[in-house]
Amino acid sequence: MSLAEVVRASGKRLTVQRRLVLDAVQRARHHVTAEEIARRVRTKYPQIDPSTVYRNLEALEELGYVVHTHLDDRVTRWHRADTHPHGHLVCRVCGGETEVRPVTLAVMAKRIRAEYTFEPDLAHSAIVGICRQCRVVPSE
Amino acid sequence: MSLAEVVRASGKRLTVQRRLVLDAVQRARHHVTAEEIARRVRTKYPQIDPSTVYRNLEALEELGYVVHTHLDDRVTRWHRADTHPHGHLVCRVCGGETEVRPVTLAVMAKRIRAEYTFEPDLAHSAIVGICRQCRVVPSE
DNA sequence: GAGGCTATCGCAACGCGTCGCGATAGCCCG
DNA sequence: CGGGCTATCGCGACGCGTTGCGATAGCCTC
Repeated sequence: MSLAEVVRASGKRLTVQRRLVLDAVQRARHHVTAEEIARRVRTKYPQIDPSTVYRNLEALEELGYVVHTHLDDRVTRWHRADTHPHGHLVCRVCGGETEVRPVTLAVMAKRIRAEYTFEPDLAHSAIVGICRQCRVVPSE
Repeated sequence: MSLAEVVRASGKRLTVQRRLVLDAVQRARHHVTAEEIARRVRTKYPQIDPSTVYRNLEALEELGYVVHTHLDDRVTRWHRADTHPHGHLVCRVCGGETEVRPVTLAVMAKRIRAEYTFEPDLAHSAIVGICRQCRVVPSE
């Protein structure tokens, strides 16, 4: 099904703004913030309102085109849904980010599924903690 | 060391507001929001400002007295640091919460440690996903 | 107990994100 | 193609949380 068909089949509408928001997410290299998306869209459609961006991201997520994740405690980040799934380790000291291979997530997910009959989305939120470099406290 | 000693040893000060914020978190049954803490404090100290509550929660977390976690995507929740550590499963459909036993977290943490030399805090953010009840889509 | 240093306070403003509202514009049907 | 239904839009207001600033008050020293 084409984008137009998927959108209409869900009872939603394919507006100019919606098309531009999706386009901005798909063109982005990695996880982008809503503000970055808004800036991109504004180059072609200057009058777009931030709330419109948020509402469209939400709608596009419902339709399965985009996904949001939480890396640090602050800003929400968005990316296209058709990339390979992976998790994130974020160091609470230095802020460094490391990708977690899908295999690792799969093993962890299996355990949660077996023990709690719960299907986890381990890529949704980053796992915070302390990285190798920050682990040993340097003596002053 | 007493609270007063710990606070002063860190170069911080033990203000009335700080004492009341800590007291509110310690008296709370479970995970409470900053707003709930503010309301509690206000019964004894009506003029306290929300920003003072946030800054004190941050200071008390640095000192190891309180901890914050993220259950849903929205509000931050706080609890005393000396409770038994556990994780949370949150269903993205019904919002239901389930506790994750420390053993499960420990096994998952061990894997992350071994593979990435990263010390994860798996209790910091809830694991979102889909619970048993919401898993099967009812045929309409 | 008084004086001085400065952490902390209350306040105001801001940032990210959500929500309610009247106006606009997709989409469907004849 | 024109008319009607209503999803979506832009706008303004709000909520949670952070930040900068001048005033206040812990804490230390004498």
